Amino acid sequence: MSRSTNESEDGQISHYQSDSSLIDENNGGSTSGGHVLKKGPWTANEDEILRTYVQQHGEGNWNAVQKHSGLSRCGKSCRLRWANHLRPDLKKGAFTNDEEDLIINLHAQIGNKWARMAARLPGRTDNEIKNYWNTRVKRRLRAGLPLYPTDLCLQARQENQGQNTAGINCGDKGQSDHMNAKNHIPPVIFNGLNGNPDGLQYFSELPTMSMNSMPMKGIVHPQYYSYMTLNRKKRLRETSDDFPDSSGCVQNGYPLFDQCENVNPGKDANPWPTFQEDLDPNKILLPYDVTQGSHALSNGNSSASNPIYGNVKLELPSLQYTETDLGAWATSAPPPLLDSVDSFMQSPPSVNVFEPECSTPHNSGLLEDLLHESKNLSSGKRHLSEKSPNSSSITPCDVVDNNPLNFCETEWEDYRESPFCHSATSLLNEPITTSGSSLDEPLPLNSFPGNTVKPEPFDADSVAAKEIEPIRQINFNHFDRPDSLPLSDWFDQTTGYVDQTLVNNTLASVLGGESTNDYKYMAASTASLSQDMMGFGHYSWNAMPSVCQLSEHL
DNA sequence: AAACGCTGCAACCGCCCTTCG
DNA sequence: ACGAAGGGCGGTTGCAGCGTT
Repeated sequence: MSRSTNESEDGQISHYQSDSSLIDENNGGSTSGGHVLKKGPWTANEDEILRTYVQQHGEGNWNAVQKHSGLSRCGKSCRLRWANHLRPDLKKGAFTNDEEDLIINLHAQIGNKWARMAARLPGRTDNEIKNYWNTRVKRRLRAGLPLYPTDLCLQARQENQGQNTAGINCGDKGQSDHMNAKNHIPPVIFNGLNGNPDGLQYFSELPTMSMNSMPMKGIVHPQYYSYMTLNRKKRLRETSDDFPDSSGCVQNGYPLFDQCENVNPGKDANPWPTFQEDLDPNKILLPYDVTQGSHALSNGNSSASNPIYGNVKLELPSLQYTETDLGAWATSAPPPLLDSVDSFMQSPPSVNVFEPECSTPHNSGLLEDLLHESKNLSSGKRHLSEKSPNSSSITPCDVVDNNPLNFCETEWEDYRESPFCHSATSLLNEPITTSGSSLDEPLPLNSFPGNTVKPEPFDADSVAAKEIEPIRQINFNHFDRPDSLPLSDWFDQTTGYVDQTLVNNTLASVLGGESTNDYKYMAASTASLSQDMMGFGHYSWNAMPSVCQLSEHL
């Protein structure tokens, strides 16, 4: 960043600085004991006063600064100024690759604990890290890339297996010296919220409209948590523990890697909390404010007909909306909600989280990996395109069978080296067709809002260990079915949930009459279904095909 | 070349929580 | 128990740089 700052190391010349007065009437300010406390940018003079004061009196007792130094700033402002700008040990400049990696790792471990991250990054402030992360989130969401490198996911998994915990500890054990046994990343999964009200934190982060009109069950991937938290009068606070307890529920919005595991079936007859009964009024969010957002993120790429809601300043990725619009939904009477939610969540987390990028030589977190991953994605699309030049007419059954155009199987072969990393989710990143616009294509089943699909227990660990070899992958394309139902019919009008029977029947249909009981379909697939049924995953973000990977039922 | 819009970033603000006296 | 101070974090704002028109 070449932008000049008002704490430029030597000159202390602020581009905000307008004069030497300590009180800028234009900046407004509060009063303290009849004293007008200045707000706004700090001037070089103020910095110098504060610096001198700290040198003489040390840090702390910030409210005394005003008394002793005449600085017309509140104590907190002084503290922040010192901590974020004036501290002599602050490191300036861009984050190094190591720092970026560390941030990613740390965020994977502890979520939005900026201060704790800063403690691990000497010379860096929490605010700096937060800004970096938010920028990263913004970039990667825009690019349709996962926030976390898949290698991190795999690493976490490996370590996780060794620890016999459901949580995740994404490498860098040395970083975890402060983390005791409870400090494991929650094994969050879509139904990992089983019966634990804490899990509802995520739900509570969701827009009111969504909660009111749509069943949302373990959908919001904490990967996006920091970015999709909503404006609210009363921010939810974390529970006392930094990490969830062994119940495996989400707390604190920690990132989830193990979406495919810890399905944790049977823990509760109905582990999927219902919003109707679980909503905490205190947690209900204000409806999104369309006008919010400081930056004009709703640029031309955004669907003008789909306002940006709330603070979720997501941009539609270039690979979306460029060729089609949400009119695709018109073919199936989309729930009105979706129009509102699509801006909320553009990318199906489960997809992204497992997006293959293991080959990324180095994930710097930003531009380089964006380029790299975009390249991978595009190459993957080309790969697919070459294989199925006319796949738009392929029916699900076509795909199921040993059709040469069955990209699923082919892709599976390609990624066989890492079944977990490249299982359903990797495929989900590949377009099901080659039209170049997923939204041109019939919407996949797993793009529908709602979620009651409760997959069979899926042992992702086993799959990861190749104990289960997925034997089938099917496209699960609702619209290709002659008896396709209106979108609304996928929902049980009573419960508002997706009709599990329909899902299974469709699956069975695709399987040609085979019993779905013969298979486990991967949780990831269902997870995607879940997410998209929430409306957050967006319909075809990332040109996501509907793929169910089937493995032999154990 | 100028205008415009978008993006990234730095920095501040406000709310809330925790700690401490 | 209460209030003040400190601290954490999400949200917001404003500017510079850059690309596009």
